[in-house]
Amino acid sequence: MTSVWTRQPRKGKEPQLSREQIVAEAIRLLDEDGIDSLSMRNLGTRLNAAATSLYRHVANKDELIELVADEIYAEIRVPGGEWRESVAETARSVREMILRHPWIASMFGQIGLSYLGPNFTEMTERMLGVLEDAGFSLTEADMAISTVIGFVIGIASSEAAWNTALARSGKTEEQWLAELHPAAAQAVSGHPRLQRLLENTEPRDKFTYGLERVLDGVEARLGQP
Amino acid sequence: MTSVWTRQPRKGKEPQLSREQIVAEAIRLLDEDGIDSLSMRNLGTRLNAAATSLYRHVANKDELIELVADEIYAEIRVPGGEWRESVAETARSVREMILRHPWIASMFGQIGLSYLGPNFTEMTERMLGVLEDAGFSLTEADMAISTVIGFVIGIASSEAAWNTALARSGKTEEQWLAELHPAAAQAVSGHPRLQRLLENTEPRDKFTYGLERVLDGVEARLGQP
DNA sequence: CCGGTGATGCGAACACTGTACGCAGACGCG
DNA sequence: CGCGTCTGCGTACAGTGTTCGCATCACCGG
Repeated sequence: MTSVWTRQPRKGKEPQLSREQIVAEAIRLLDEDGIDSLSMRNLGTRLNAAATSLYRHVANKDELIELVADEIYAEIRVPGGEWRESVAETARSVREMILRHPWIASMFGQIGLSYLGPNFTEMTERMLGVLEDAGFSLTEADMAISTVIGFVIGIASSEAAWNTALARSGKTEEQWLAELHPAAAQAVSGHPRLQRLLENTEPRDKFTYGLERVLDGVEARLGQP
Repeated sequence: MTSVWTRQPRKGKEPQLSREQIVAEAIRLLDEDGIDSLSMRNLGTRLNAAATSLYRHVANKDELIELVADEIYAEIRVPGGEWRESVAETARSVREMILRHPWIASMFGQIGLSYLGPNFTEMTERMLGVLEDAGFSLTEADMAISTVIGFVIGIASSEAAWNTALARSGKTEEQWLAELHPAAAQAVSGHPRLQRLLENTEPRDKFTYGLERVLDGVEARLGQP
């Protein structure tokens, strides 16, 4: 089959294939080319391998996605110290992670939060510690974390989706907004408040505003049973 | 080509094809068989049509998805009246919508909130009204809505993802949990707080807990500028 | 009534996708 | 040396979104 000439040039050449390497390259591919470009053949090519070779290290594409997700969860930092600042910093960190890897937004609906991955469990454990030290019961700490993280995921996914659409369009944000303006204007016609909102161009940082509200709400529970 | 016999049996037969009909059938297909089963050929079959016929009424699959999303946004109810109860009811309504159509969770990352669809704009306009009447400025009302809706989307997507995985497994929840238990136990080993949490089986309603916290945080802003 | 026009459905085709299978070569151990 | 296990890969299959050109229809002006 394969000619004798093209035989075994790949001896110690490169690191061959390993699960870690595959996951790392998948993340690079996702960051550079977006989620639609993640195919086994594509990924294989970048690793100088055939698509089917990947299956020796990864059960299937879904498993690869779970691995990829947990891998980027490692970027989340949970500082210690005073609880409110610690949780706020974690929240910012999660948001930044999502904006750095916007394709993760498309995966939340499939994998939820991939509760069993080591990096995610590690993060949760640390946050639980911070809140318990602050005086929350364990179950309340758990619910508080879900509240904050739920908020962050919801908001940041929205931002990420916008960024992805923008990037795919290939235009600058101003250009893109300008082109969308007629459609937007027509969409809000008959909705006076949305109309006012569309015209009002003062910057609004929904994330930090919302985060403060959520933390206020959680903080109010501190005295209670 | 086509034999003379199979000619024109489709005169007044059925409503032919229309955009509304396609969208409605797509939702039915998604609810019954899940997001992986949504293919143009599949959808066409259910409408007694060929896959390619759908393209006369819908530009492409992405557009179909946007239409489908906005269509189910119509299920969200925004009651009037006292602001806090109104917003809470809207939040519950959004959550129920997501749990009724769990596949929508997989779409948020792609389409964001599909800001331009008529049903979504309608819902936003009404919520803005409720909050403005309560004394919030327009821009603050906007940010408050994003906070609440962001939270709901984040939490409910997580729930939806779990439900989808459960449904796909075809087992009962107890059975599924039992099978997962070894893996879960191993995942939390070395994490004492998660371990305690895993053993503690008292029911926790993260959604209503979190919703109250978020609303508390928003409410605290009412006196301020 | 006739001819033309625009809308609609569809079969075939193309470039891709995830993945099952079986073979070929490399490596470690007796 | 021989053997078994591991790893990469070529092939193949069923399925995907979408384009294109053709056939058919409803309608409308002359």
